Amino acid sequence: MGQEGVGVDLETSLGYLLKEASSALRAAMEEVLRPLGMSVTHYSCLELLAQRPGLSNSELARGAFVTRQTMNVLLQALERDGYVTRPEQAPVGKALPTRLTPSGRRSLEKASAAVRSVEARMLAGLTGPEQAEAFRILQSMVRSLRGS
Amino acid sequence: MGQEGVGVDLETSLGYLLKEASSALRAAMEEVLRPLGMSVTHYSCLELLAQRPGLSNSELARGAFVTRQTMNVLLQALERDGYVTRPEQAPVGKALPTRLTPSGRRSLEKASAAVRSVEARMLAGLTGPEQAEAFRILQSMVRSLRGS
DNA sequence: TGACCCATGTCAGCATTCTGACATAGCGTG
DNA sequence: CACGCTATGTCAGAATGCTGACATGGGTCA
Repeated sequence: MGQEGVGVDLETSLGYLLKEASSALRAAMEEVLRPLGMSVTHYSCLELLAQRPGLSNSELARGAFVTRQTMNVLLQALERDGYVTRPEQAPVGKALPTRLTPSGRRSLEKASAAVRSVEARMLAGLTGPEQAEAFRILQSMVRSLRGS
Repeated sequence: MGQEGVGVDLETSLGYLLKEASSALRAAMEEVLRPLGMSVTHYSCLELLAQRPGLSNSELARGAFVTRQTMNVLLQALERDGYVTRPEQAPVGKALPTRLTPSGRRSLEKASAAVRSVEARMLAGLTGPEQAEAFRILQSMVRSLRGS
């Protein structure tokens, strides 16, 4: 199982570990959201709208890290099911500001609590300063990756 | 844009930031792998095989964070294209140990260099101790999420 | 004003990944 | 030995997300 000195070395690669952590988080979220009949992307969209009402389809897509085509499909389903509303006509440009309906807000509440408990579990073994350090480091990684 | 005190608060959520970082890393990897005609999963599989020759389909799936069905589809394509080989019959049980062909090893070399450069860029703004701390923290997160 | 560029919403088709299901091999336990 | 339990490989179908393409709205600049 030795290292021939030329590979990326998965055992010590921060990139691999980052993917592993993200994958574990996603799996844990799916596990608690499934009983609520909600997917991660589904939840992400509602959470974004709760915190930033009036976001457009494209803005939601960027916030949930999917393409605007993918988010559009999701939004049409959410609109059909009565969780969100969009005006018929754009108040300015083509962007349609989206808002949660009371039903959507209600549906989000349970999901949000479930996701918060997952995040709490993830951070259980870490001190406050460690969490702050992690935040700073992850932000640096994002900035470096986007920069170029 | 205020916080009503009940949400997850995307601006300060480590979970959200983790997804953001992972998404940025994946995008950066796709960008450098695309010119080589290789996807991230594709690369992950070859890299795993380079470092741990003889891994089975299921083991590769776990290492690349996909289902064994997904990995099976990929392996069949890689085998058809001559990048990997699997014995006709399992030496023990049903597990088929997979190995890189010279062609697969050659194909991996460029990709591995490209991915290493992406990882280096990601870590550019971080000191050695910071990277070590990040490693420790991410491992703790994975352990906590898997534990329950 | 008109040409150009960029962002947006949306449709269609394709790729990737997942869930469900089945058969089989090894392993432990009664 | 016979029975369960688990892990594995594999096929089929469904869900999910992406790329490509097009039309439209708004801003910039000559």
